[in-house]
Amino acid sequence: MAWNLDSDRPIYAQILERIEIQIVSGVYKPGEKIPSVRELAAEAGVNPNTMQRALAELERHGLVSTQRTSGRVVTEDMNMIKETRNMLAKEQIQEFIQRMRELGFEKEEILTLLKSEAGGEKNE
Amino acid sequence: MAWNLDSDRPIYAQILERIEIQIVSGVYKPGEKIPSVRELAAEAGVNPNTMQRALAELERHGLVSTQRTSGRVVTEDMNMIKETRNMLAKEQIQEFIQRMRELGFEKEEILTLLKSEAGGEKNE
DNA sequence: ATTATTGTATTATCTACTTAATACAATAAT
DNA sequence: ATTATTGTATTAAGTAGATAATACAATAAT
Repeated sequence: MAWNLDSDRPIYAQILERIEIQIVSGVYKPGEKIPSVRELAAEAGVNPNTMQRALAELERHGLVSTQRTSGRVVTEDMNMIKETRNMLAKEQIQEFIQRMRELGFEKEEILTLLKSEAGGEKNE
Repeated sequence: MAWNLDSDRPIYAQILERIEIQIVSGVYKPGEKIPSVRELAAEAGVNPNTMQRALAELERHGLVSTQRTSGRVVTEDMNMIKETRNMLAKEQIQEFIQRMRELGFEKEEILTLLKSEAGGEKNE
């Protein structure tokens, strides 16, 4: 799977966000071990230091923990995972509405546009 | 009005986007003169070089043009303005749907969430 | 004619991010 | 016991963005 990293924002931040999404959407399950720093760095095509930074931050968020030499595992706190998912969704919704308002669109208009656009794309 | 610049993305890019939005949403009208580089830089609290870069890029997009010493004016091509607005809106919609899908939300769910969130905030 | 304002260019410095190349301690695997 | 893998730390170098301090040419305003 492509990592789709761009140069608009710091790479470590994009990686952090991506793995966070993979956890809350179930790609990495509660209690599951995630690949090593070196492995993920190779997969993403970034320097191990950059991946280490992203994972260390992710750990600060509480979604993963580390056992020194055995690697990192996803938290088993399913409630935290669920809450994180809801929080991320809420952020997306708020930001989307605000940006559309800045462009001069009203509530109903936004809903109408969404309805007509939501059916068009599947996976590309 | 606050410029709300953060350190997540390059400042010049945020400024570029902001002024673009101001043009397509009618804050700056077709043919209207926009403030000088130094003026805008002071207002935004950034270095004139940074503002110059943002405006030069904006000019590349075609939304403003410059007459050497009299300053910059917004294009009078209302069609271009309208099309830019639609393009920006479409981008927002596509990105929003994609991100919500990555979080594991389905079409109907997204619409439902939007409906319940869209009434909650006005201007804060 | 003089002055002020315009966009623009230049050079230097600072900071954050990224890569590179190692190294080390802890421990799981053998 | 030895080896390989783990997260982690360190030092150096490169790059992009932002600021600072000027400077200049063109022209609108006086």
